[in-house]
Amino acid sequence: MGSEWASTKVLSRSTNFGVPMRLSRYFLPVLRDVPKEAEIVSHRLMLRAGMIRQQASGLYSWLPMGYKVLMKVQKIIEEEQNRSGAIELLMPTIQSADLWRESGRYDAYGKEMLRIEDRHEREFLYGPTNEEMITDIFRTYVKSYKDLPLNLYHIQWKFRDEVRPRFGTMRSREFLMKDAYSFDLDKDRAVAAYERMFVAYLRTYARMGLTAIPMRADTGPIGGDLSHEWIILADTGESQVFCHRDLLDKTIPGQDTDFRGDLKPIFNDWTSLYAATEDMVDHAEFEASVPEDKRVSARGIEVGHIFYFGTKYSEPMKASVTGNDGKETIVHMGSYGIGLTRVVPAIIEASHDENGIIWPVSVAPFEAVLINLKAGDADTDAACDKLYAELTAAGLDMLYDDRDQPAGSKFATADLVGIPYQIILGPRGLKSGEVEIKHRKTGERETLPLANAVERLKGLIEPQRMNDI
RNA sequence: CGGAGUAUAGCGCAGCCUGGUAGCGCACCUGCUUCGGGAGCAGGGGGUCGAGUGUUCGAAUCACUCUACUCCGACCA
Repeated sequence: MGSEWASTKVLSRSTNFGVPMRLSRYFLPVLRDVPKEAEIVSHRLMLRAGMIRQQASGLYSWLPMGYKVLMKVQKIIEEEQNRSGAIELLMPTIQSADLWRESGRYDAYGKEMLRIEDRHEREFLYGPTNEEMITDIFRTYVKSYKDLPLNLYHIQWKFRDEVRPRFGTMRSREFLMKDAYSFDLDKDRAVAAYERMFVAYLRTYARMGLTAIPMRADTGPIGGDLSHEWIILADTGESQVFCHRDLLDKTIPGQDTDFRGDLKPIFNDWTSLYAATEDMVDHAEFEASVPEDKRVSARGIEVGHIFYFGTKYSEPMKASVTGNDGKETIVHMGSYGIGLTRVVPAIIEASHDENGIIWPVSVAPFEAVLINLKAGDADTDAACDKLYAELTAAGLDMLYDDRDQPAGSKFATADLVGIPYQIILGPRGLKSGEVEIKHRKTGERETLPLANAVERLKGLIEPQRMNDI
């Protein structure tokens, strides 16, 4: 039973299980014209590359190409959350209003919360976040300090009725978020939990090909006194950020990091360099602590936010455990969010050119596309079919452009949707026994013997999967 | 929530001022020719012109009401 579920999950999340991904039979509605509503580059490219379709203001369908990227992002997040010791579960999208009355947020939250009634006129809401519900689960089952620390997370759709949704899925009303919640006996241990998540975040964004910088942040309505926003630099960012240049190329903690050990040195190392958003920046401090040639002032996009908020929810909701002294203690909590549906456009903002998206291999919808330059020609078809089978057998996540289209159209599609490598085979190359590999990122092309193509492509792609950084 | 706009085929647009057979490009279908950077020719299909009410012999076009969507600002993963 367990293995059955596990394999289902894998099937739906990444590989194609040998099923040929022929573009002629796939669902990839690319657009040549830019829909007029799309203002920023990631939104335009996501629409043009057939990744999303808007269904109403702030509500999007994820089409196959987009969904595949979203699931690859999800898989990386899950792997790094799990590595850090967090445990995945799944809570519903709809929550009872009563739960939110306990914390006092039912009245406090305002119109951003979508409130709904069922047929019995009971009050519900579409969850904008899950502190209340996870606290309810925790208090029901966890009674002893021996069960701490505990960090539970889920990846679920949220809804916040934003006044003004915009920028495609960057600021949508319905969005997919990973939210983790830590429970600890006291503040020191809660801070250690915060540091574990901090390191997990460093690794998570790096694996997605993003340089995300943790910046001290305002705790806002969630409350608490320790908080970082994770910001990637992009010209289209919504806020101005200020940081030390060395943060941009610091070494990421490796996979051998001991999450059961003391991570404070790593945390201190990263937070000792100045980094703050415009809401929090102290210009005098920025200039005093960062040498002039190391000062970065740029636009940034928030792709995550972590908080320590103490007993803000555990207190009113009575989430406590019995300590080894026999006394009941209110637990200290933190929450840790990553907006998956925002990360995807953020990656595009950070990585594109005038021809389209440039996906990092680790989140690319396909790692490479085989372009058959003369679909319908018997010899070329046979050679491409064979090569495609070999590439797939080598474990590469391949798309096969077998459409009967002019070459230029295929190149344009491949560039637009941003597949990292194009492997190009036509009658001309076939005659001389050669194929061409185009690197999407650099534009570089290399011609090599057909027989070497699989090994070469594997050699290019495998190190970039970032599975083992 | 304040301000400004837009709504005509899947997408991008013209037509509206001055009321009279609903058009163009891309996409789609058929055929032929092409095939290394978004092909060419020929033929074809697709529309309650956002909704409602009014004015008129006649409304995509004029008037009023409504709805949806977008942009700028304040707010947010």
